[in-house]
Amino acid sequence: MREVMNRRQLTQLGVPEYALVEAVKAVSSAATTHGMRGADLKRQVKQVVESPEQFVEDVCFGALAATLLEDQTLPPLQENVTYQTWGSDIDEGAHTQMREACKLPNASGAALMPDAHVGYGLPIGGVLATEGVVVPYAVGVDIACRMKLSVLDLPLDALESKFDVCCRALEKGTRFGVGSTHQKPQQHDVMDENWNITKVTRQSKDKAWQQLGTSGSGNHFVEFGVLTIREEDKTDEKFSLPPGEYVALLSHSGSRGPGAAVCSTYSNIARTKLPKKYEQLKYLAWLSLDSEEGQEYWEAMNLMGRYAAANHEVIHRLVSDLVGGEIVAGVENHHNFAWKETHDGREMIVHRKGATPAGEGVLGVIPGSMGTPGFVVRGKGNASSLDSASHGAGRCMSRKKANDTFRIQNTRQELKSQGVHILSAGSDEVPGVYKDIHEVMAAQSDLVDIVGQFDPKIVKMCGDGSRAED
DNA sequence: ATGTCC
Repeated sequence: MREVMNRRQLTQLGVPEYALVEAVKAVSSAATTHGMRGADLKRQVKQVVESPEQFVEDVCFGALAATLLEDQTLPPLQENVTYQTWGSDIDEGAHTQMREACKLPNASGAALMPDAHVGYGLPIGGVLATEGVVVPYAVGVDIACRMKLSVLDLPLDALESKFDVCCRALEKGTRFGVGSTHQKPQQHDVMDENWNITKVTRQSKDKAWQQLGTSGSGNHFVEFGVLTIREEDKTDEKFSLPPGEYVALLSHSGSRGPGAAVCSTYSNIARTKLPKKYEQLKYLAWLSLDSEEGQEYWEAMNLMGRYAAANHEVIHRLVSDLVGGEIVAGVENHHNFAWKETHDGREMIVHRKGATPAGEGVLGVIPGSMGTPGFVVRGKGNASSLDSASHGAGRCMSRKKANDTFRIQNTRQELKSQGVHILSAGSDEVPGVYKDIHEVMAAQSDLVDIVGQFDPKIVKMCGDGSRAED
């Protein structure tokens, strides 16, 4: 059936986008019921938009009036929140997503890191501060995805003299792949916590136990490498190693299946509750921290934070035991998480989705790639970045294009001559798919100081296909 | 990134 009035005409009459569906129904109904057409119909629509309270009982325009009334009381999209960007070569899609995020009614600040690229809702490398609400997709699917570096008491030549032991430790100490589990469930205090705080965490507890100490897929890894502290690096009292070279273990993993379940559960709830007025922000749907669902998400997110930390702890315990080394120093941080912080004297929820906390004196780890260095960093507390830095080099090639362009077998040969041994990895994770980490670090020299450099030597990642290993 | 799968 031909529309009595199209969306463009209705928009010209002042109907907001979120009410267009109801408006189309209303004019169609008025045309059918009252034979209303042309100028009369336009005048009627204008009146409903101007004074919806007078039309709540109207047979044809009641639903439109109710939609307008319900959403009139809600705060408007914001136009005044802006964000600073670090680095260059950031795709326009990430900027588009960031501009949309700044429109959130409760947004209070934002920043874009130099490794930014398009994500779901908020870009990876996006920082978003809000007041009173939490945005599940501004935390991300892999809640509490994080880095952990441990310095071991092994002599530097152990990576060569005990090469086979090191390889075996990485192969046996963790598991890779979607759905991967440890054959023998591992122990950690986090499993004694109360997982009944929400339905989804209660239902995920068994899976969490099976996946404790696993690494998943994608860009996750566990690797041995050499940590170099140079004379000119900034020393830090919390990480006070004398200049020199050390054997270190670096891992990148998160909250695995349970975190993904928490994210999907609460982002779906948030989206269902989102008023039509904010339809354009559906992938950034939020939950009030005063609501039951918001509090549940907050509690579940924090449990996933402790679970992800435990996951790394188990990996490091198993791998260091297998290689026969003691952990003598370490650094770790979440880079997909939300924190309650005070900025400009106001309490805010700061979401960092692929961004490293970089408050003044805060230590963190920013990895490069399997063939390029990562860095132990110390935050400078730059207020315009909301105390944040990048969480890596940032992809510069999509996974699909990377899989069409590179073969991990070729990269393995190339890296071997550079002294890097790849046990397994996906073709979409080779160094060429990432930006130059040195340029990315240079672009954020006002956000972090470099405390040490980590050069990968033996790398274990999920192989092509991302299926769980046997 | 994940697997509670459409």
